[in-house]
Amino acid sequence: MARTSAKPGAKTDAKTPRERYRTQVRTEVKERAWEQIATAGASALSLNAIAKQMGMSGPALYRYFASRDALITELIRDAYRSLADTVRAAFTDGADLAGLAHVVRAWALVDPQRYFLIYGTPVPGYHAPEDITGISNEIMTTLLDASTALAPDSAASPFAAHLEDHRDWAAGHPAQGAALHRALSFWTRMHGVLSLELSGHFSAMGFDPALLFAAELDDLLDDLPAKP
Amino acid sequence: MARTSAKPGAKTDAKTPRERYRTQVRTEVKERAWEQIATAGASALSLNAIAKQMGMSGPALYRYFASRDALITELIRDAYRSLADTVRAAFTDGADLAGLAHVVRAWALVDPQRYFLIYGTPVPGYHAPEDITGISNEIMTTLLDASTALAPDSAASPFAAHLEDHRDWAAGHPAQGAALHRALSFWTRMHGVLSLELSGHFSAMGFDPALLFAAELDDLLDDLPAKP
DNA sequence: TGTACATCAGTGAACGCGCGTTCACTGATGTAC
DNA sequence: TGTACATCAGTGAACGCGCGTTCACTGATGTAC
Repeated sequence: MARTSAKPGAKTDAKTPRERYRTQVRTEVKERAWEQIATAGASALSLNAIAKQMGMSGPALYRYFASRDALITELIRDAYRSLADTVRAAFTDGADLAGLAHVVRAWALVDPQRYFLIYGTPVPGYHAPEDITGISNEIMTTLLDASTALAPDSAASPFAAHLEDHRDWAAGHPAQGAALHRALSFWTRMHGVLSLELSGHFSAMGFDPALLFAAELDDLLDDLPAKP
Repeated sequence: MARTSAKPGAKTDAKTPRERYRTQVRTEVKERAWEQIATAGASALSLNAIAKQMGMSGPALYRYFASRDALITELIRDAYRSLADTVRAAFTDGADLAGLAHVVRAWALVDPQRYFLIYGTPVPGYHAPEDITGISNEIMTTLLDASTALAPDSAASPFAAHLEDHRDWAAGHPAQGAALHRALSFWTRMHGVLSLELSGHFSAMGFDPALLFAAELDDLLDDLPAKP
């Protein structure tokens, strides 16, 4: 049972205790970071506060993250990754657009500030690294897959025609205009309800946000021909 | 042409030079604040920085605003006020729902961060003062007016029925279920598109956000019986 | 119109705070022979 | 198995910064008689 000694630079599945410890600390830092964000918002995130919470000194965290910005960027990436995996898994399990909608809503309700880290108020001047754009594309692809699976091209709207000519964002996906349109409507309608709900704008209004969410979705799907 | 000497506490339209100066400085502080918010986001707003920009010392601003939070709250109130006045004026001028939509979009595009100050990522724990809730109700009332003016009750959705029973937020407005539903859909759809557009999520996608906005609106209005 | 007083704008010094980040150093853990 | 060295985690002191806010004070502006 001798452990294979990992040469430096060699990629092995077997992790040394030190590597294990490293990822463990990094994970805990992120967990604390999410707690802070949930409590006081992303702009209040502080490395020193996290360190204190973990019982270590501030500079120690620089062994694990290059800077505060690097940590935040990684949190954003993780959030995207989690959402992309969630919708992809649901689609693979046979969910249709309506199924995806409820999966997304559940994902957002677990941690509203995580949702806002992706889709909330942008910080002027901040640009996400390219790999994050890639994950964002994965999400779009799943939406397009589900939109395409739902029904063949129906009466194309003028906007669908416009999308046929401006489909770079679809990253080579073969969806037709109507499906492109449907995916975008799906995205913006979900976001419209979810964002206002999570912001608390509905909380004093008395109606059930879940029903509004469902109604917006129904209206999107009702226009479609029935599934074969 | 003797100026009426204003007794302390008496409410007069004639403003003393000092009062004029006060409101002038307060206005300039707010303008600088908006510039800062547009440049670096609301969380970066700093009283000291504003003072420096105006060529005065930091503590001087405390003659005009009780605290940083007081200033921000006033900016939020002004933003709501401006939006409420804008939609109300448009409706009074004869705009229908579609007209309101374009007015709101134009208002948001002028200063995206102002829009986000109202509808963006909430700061956990912050609660707006009551008078702001009132202005928010004004906006909702105008939306309901426009929704009601559009058409009489059409085939009521299940959600419309739910709203008939949960209409406290309508603040006594006599709108029927279908109109209540329409107003909410209008709000959330507009917000869905606008919010993602202003966040820059569409900017690398290639299509025209204005067309998506219009398409979302059209789909909402197409289901309605034609105007008499 | 002139003088005495009250009001108010603005200053500069100061307090206390927490932040991100760097640096030289200690001590523990792992690696090579 | 034992020793010599390299790697790495974590510390404490320090730097420089900007923040919100308070306070005692000066000087200008307005008010009352």
